[in-house]
Amino acid sequence: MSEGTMKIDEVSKRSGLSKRTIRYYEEIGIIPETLRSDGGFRLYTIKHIDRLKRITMAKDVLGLSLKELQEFLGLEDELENQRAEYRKVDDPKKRKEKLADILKTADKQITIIDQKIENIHSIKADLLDYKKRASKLMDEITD
Amino acid sequence: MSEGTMKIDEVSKRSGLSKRTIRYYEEIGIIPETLRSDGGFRLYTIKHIDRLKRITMAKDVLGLSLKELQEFLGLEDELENQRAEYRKVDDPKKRKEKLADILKTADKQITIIDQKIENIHSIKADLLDYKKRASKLMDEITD
DNA sequence: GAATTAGTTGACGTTAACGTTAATGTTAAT
DNA sequence: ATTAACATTAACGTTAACGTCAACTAATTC
Repeated sequence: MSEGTMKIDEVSKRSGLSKRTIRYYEEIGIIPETLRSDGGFRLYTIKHIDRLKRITMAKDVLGLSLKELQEFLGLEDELENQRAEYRKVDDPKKRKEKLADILKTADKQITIIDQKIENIHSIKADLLDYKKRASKLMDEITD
Repeated sequence: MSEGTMKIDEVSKRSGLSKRTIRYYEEIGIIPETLRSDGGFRLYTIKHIDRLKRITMAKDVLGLSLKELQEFLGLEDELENQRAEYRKVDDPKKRKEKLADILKTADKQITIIDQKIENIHSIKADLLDYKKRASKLMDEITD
């Protein structure tokens, strides 16, 4: 077994996702295909776990479908693609366009997130109000 | 038609939910059964629209299933139950218990929400980081 | 009062996001 | 070299949250 790699069972335990879910995410392209052992076992690194955790968090917090998550996660991948080796290959114009695109997408996402933050605070305000009202009602009892 | 009431089509338009969805929410108890016209048409008030909008927001922002939403919405209902007429009916001890329960539930929800707020900010931070990196890459091009 | 238009229930259809099982192959440990 | 423990694909099952008819009734408009 190569150094620093693990099989799906450990990834499952460490990420909190079921093995089925991990394979499913690969199947629909949310995580890239991994390396395989000679026998065909999927081999993962710590980076995979990291990604899975972030996926779970984003899904949970943003309430996104996996399809919507793709776009979100795509940003990360695109940025990765713009590194090192790629820098010299592509022509500057195309690269600039792509980066502008990344910026635009990021801005779009940030706008959506800001909206959600606003909404979530309004929901919290409601809860705090409930508490206040409940407290007041309690006080009235001991009259 | 009674004053200030509307039929499902208008509610659908004003809430942004489909008629099917509105009936479905009633079916599974997310909204209470409404008054009916003599012929059996559902009659809604502005309060229903308000509730539906808040349901949509909470669902959207918190990423809750409808079942999970029930508990959340239950708070509102319980509090409503603790008003006016009910105050004299129930005995103080029971009422106090119930109110304490409401407070406890509210606190629980607030904790969850705070956690989500934290996570969502961390996601936003990631996005801002992507932007920074993309900007930097762009600057490097015009060298 | 006839024809639209909008509402009702009932039931079956759909999609996403996995769970579960079966048949089969791989690794690790004895 | 066997076994036990874990992996793979394939395929069918499940659940939530609706969409979409169909058959029928009520309300509105001309």
